[in-house]
Amino acid sequence: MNQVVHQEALSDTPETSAAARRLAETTRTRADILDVAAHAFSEKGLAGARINEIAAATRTSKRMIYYHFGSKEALYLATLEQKYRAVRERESQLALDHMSPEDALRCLTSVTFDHHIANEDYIRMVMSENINRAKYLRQSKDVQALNRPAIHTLTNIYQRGVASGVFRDGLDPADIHASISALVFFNVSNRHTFGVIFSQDTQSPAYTATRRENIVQMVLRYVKNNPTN
Amino acid sequence: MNQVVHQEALSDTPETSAAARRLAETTRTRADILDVAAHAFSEKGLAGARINEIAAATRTSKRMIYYHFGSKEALYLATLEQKYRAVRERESQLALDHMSPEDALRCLTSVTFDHHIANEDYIRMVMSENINRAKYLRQSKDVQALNRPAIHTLTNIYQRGVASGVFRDGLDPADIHASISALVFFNVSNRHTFGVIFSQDTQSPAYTATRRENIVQMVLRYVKNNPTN
DNA sequence: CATTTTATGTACCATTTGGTACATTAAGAG
DNA sequence: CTCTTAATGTACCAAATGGTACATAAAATG
Repeated sequence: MNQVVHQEALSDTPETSAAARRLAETTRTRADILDVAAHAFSEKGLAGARINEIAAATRTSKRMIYYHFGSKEALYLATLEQKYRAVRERESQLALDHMSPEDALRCLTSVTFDHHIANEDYIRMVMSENINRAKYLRQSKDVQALNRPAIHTLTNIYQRGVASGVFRDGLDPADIHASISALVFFNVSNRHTFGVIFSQDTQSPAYTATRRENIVQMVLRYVKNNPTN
Repeated sequence: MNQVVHQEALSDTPETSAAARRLAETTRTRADILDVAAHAFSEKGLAGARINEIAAATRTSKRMIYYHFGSKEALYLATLEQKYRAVRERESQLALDHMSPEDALRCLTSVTFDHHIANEDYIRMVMSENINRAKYLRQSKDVQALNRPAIHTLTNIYQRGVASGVFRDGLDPADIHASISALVFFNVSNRHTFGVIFSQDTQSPAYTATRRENIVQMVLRYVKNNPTN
């Protein structure tokens, strides 16, 4: 009795109260399911992934997946949103304001390139979602807001460059963004078919380094007023 | 009797003999299945497409799909090869030798851009195959040979351009090809997610025209010695 | 004509799949 | 301490799915 009371008193701090511990546990369970599911959906797509397999890879059960998420599609949507959020959050931690416009653009492109390589799961989910014609992404409410900073950052760099005369005027930052995205996304998304078709190891450090540099060059030459070789 | 003999005599020409007609019919059946399957796989991927649905959309039966192709995966592979073949064949019909290197590159990029837009099925199958990590494309024997002309054409244009001084030296045609592919492929493959994220109609004529011109510009400025605005 | 091969319809099957009914435990609320 | 609510285990299910066994018609072959 005494002991029990003592334990209760000890654990009754805000962080470790029974309620808090329970909530934390539930959150952990949901996060666990989301992680496993994200990987499964990224690996095989919505149709290819199996709820049974996802459940087996979780530390909880299929029953709990349906308890927490309701359906396979809802689970898929949840993973999709989570991936977008995670990727965009990490992206917005770049400090480019102190750089010259040219260096900033070079850095942004290069980092975005590496960032895509490091997030294959995300890329595969975007591919999968395009095969779905964005059916599920469309249901997400805050995905537009999540992506606004990306355009904003680029607009900032571009306008500074135009003002200082290194960048040519009249370009659309959204279009530059589209081109950068295309170049770096494709480099990861299509590396398998590309590798087979051209018998190249599209994941070797050598290929990657060359490709990165060429993409940076391409972007810079597109934007700069007087590109010199 | 007489009539029967007469008919046989009439139809016994090389083109319309019973055997030829039968072969033609079989070929037509296989082609029908391939077309329906290609569309289904392009629409939903290997895992998402349903053999029963494919069969229902055919003028023959599920039984015949297995008779002719053996399995769902084999059917998928057959459609994959067919799409690659069809697309590459149409691509190699471009006559660019009589153009100046700059015009040829402009034309090649622009036509490739339009060609991708016109072949969404193909694009979707390539995406699907990249989600499969090229598991099936890898099994195709002549897919490399099919794609060699693409690089060859570009190499030709590039070397002529370097020789005449309009293109800068030291670039890798394979890399230029990768960039062109990335820009035009992404424009179709990711238009759904891109459209949702940036609230744009990525299929409108206006957007398409702008995007085409910007991509052409980007490629030309990357390759040319002295790009002027 | 006899026989073998190609082509096809019908009906069926084992397995897998997403999803649930039911019971139960544990914890918070009053 | 009772009652409600959140969480979870077990066992199960109807439907769908890829695939096949069997019979057979039609045509090619000899």
